[in-house]
Amino acid sequence: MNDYGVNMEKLNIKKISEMAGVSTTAVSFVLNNKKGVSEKTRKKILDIIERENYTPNVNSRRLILKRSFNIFLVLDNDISTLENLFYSAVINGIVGKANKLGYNVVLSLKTASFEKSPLMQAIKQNNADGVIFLQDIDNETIYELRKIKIPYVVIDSQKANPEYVCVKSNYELSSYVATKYLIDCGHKRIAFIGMSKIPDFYISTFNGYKRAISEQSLSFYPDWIQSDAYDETSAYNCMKNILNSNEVPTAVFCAGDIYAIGGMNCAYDMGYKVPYDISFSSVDNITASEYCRPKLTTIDIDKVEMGEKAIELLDAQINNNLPEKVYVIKSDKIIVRDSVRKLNA
Amino acid sequence: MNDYGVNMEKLNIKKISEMAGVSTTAVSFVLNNKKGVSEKTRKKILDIIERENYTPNVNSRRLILKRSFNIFLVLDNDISTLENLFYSAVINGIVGKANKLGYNVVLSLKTASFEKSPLMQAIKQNNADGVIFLQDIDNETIYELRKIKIPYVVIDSQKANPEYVCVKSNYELSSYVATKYLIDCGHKRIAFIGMSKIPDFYISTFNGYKRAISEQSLSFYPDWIQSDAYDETSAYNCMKNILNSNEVPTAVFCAGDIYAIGGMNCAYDMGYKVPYDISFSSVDNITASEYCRPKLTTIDIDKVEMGEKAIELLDAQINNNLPEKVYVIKSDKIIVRDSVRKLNA
DNA sequence: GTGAAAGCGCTAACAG
DNA sequence: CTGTTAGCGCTTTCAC
Repeated sequence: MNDYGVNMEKLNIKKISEMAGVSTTAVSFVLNNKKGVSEKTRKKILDIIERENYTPNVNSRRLILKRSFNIFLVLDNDISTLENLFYSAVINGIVGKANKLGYNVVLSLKTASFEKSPLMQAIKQNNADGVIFLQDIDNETIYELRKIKIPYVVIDSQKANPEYVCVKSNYELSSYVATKYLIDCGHKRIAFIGMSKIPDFYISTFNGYKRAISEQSLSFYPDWIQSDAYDETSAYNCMKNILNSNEVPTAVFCAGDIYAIGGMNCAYDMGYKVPYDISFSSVDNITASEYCRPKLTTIDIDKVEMGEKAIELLDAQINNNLPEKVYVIKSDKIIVRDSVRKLNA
Repeated sequence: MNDYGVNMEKLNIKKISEMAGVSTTAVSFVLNNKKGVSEKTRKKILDIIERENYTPNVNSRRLILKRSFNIFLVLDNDISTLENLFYSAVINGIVGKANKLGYNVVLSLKTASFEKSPLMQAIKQNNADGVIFLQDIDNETIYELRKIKIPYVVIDSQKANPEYVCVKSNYELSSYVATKYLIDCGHKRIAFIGMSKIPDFYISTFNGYKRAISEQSLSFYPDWIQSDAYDETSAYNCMKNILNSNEVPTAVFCAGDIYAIGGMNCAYDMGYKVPYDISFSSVDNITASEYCRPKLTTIDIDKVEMGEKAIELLDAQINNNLPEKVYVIKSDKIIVRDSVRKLNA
């Protein structure tokens, strides 16, 4: 009793084969693009499939093929990951590409115990062909994943030498370009706000900053290097430290847009005008970078590409092709907006 | 050749029944909590299931039950929906609750043609038990969904008289409370920024505003009622109109946080100090309302509850219980932050 | 090039 | 209360 097509009965491969006057094998071969069917028969079958608007039942395919066509996407349990505008865009890339390749992407929240998680359940039930993580995962998780031999890829890994397949952005380069832009605008006294919580991330962003600084033989005061940012509020405090130091810089490079937003808010609260008194550049180009005042000058990271590439790497693994281990997004495109003052103009 | 448990071979219901010395029926009954098994047998079977860490294969269940245990979550094709911090929190509620009830939630992007969409494919293949939409859907979609008799629920519907099962927030009430708060702080000249793109949303927010205003016999100038906001930039322009009018208000109520952010940015750019010169209150309490300066005083909407309730309503439909048609979130809790000046303090 | 038939792992009549 | 068995819709081996 459905109204899908002309028929009231649900179609299946048997009915299609009867309509075509062939065996189910022939229909199956056509469906799966296998050879062993004459061109004439193939055409006839294809026509009927088209006419009847028939789609094979995924669940029986899943059963016999022991494949789920599901990719699990693991989000951090706390709301923050999804709230992080950065990953929203990545997810769009993931879903678009996954669907194109015939996968469903199913959402999953990270739980305390990996073993008892819905994800683990799914894997055991052949209900996940692969999994995608946003951000690096801990050793216990890696261990479990290895044990059960499930393909996975990590997006936006910060590790210098990741032990898993992942797609990452070149934050050293981004940081270099963002800092260099400040220098090109005539700034010589440039502070740094970064996040040391993830050491490898800290190192690459700081190295990018340092490279630009030392290239021009500039220097910085210890108080200008702030490493305890991890959200807007903590970045705010970093900025406070900078502004309370003996030497106030004319510009600050921030390792993420959200830190720049925190920093600008602090400058604002302490009576500084941005960018007149102090300039900001950063890395990420999340939507919020256009909502703040002044609008942020930042490095764009192609988030959709990150998501799409991750699916490609995962698909390759699922199909037993060993993909490259680490795919690096270039990320050297600066989006010039209003947060940097040109001192040399 | 897997390492799941003690055995190298994959478990199935037959093996479990052999271990227990019973029939597969008994095991199946125990698995599905059906009666017809003696307490003793049940216990024995349960023990073995526990010991062997056995989980029944979902795909064969799906096949025979003609149920997918999948709920599709449809996101707007453009990046904006996921980027909208409001819905991020809703999604967390959805996934948590859905998993608790044994569903997977699979992500799906809205496509131009509903008929050819991955969602429609899934429905036809018995691969979706129900679907959840964020925001109202158009008549074509409603028509298609009705035709194929798939349960669905719409989250954050703005319609006054929705023709489908949905969960919505009481924006009239929220708007009233937010406006009333401005009045309680001594403001008498209060402007309004809203979005007329969705007429029913406009009406309820405007009505809430108007109710608070007229209760106190206050009045407003036509220029103070701006209805063309739909994002940060358009709200910015609305605010410009207000500030360029002959009479500048002391406060503005905005029908969404993002409009308040646009409005505050405009005030800032035009040399007004918020909240000293002009105050803002709004509705939504998205994360960004804490990142902007000053931090927004706004009405909290329980987004996680929205998501959870939607799943409950959907689950009820799937199980052939007719749920209430419209579930309304109350949303009258004001979060007082820094965007409103107390004139009477 | 084509068809018959044996499962994949489970549920649920039905018979005992 | 328990066991036997016929499918669910598909893929794929094997025989023709």
